[in-house]
Amino acid sequence: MNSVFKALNDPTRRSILEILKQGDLTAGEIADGFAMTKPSISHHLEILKQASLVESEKKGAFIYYTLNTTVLDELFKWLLKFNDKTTDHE
Amino acid sequence: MNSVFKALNDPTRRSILEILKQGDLTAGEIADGFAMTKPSISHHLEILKQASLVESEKKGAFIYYTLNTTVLDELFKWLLKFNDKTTDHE
DNA sequence: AAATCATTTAGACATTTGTCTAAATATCAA
DNA sequence: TTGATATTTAGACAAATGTCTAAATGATTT
Repeated sequence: MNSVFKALNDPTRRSILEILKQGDLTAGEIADGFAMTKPSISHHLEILKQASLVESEKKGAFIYYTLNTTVLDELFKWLLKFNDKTTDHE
Repeated sequence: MNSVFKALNDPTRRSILEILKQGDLTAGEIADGFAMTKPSISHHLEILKQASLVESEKKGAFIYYTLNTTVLDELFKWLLKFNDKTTDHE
C-alpha cells in the first residue's frame, strides 16, 4: 500500500495513469506526451510497475504498458473506511 | 490535489487520519500514539492541515485536531475515473 | 554485419522529505 | 510572578526523490 501512495505522489505518474486509461501504449508513445526525457519517463513507469499500477509486455522492440486497476480498488477500500456514513458518490 | 497525495504518502500521517476517525484529539494525545518526538508529529499535522485533511481548533493551551473528509471525497471522485466499469464496492 | 530504433540502466546532482534537538510562544497553576 | 505544561518554530542532517546526460541492451532493417 505504501508503494501505491508513493507512486501516486507525482503529477507525471498520475497523468500516465490517466493516459493509459484510454488504452495501452508503448513506452515511447507515453514519453511523447511529456516534456521530459525518455529515461525519466522510464523511471516513472518503473515506479508505477513496482506499485502494480501498470503492467508491461514486450512485443518485439516495443514495450506496451497497461493500466492495472486492481490496486486502485484497494485504495478505494482504504478510502471507504473514512466515508462509512454512506455518502452517495454517483 | 497535489498536497493531498503528498500528505497521504507517509504511514505516520495515514495513521493519524485513522486515529482521528475515532474522534478529535489534542496534538499531545496524537503524539502519544507514536514512537516519535512531538515536533515531528507537529510537522506531520501541519502537512495534513495544508492538504485540508485535518482542521485544528485551539482550546486554552490545547489544540484539538479534527478529521476533514471533504478532501477524501475528492480523492474518491478522482479514483472513480478509473473504475467506470461500475465495479461493485460494497 | 552494421546501422538504426526502442527502451532501460547507471551515475550525477539539486531539491524535497522525515526526523531530531534546542529554543520560542502561549496558557495554566501556585 | 514564577514555574510547569502544551505546542510550535528554527535549524541541522541523512536519506529519498526527480531529473538529466551518457552508455548499455536488445530488436529490426538494410
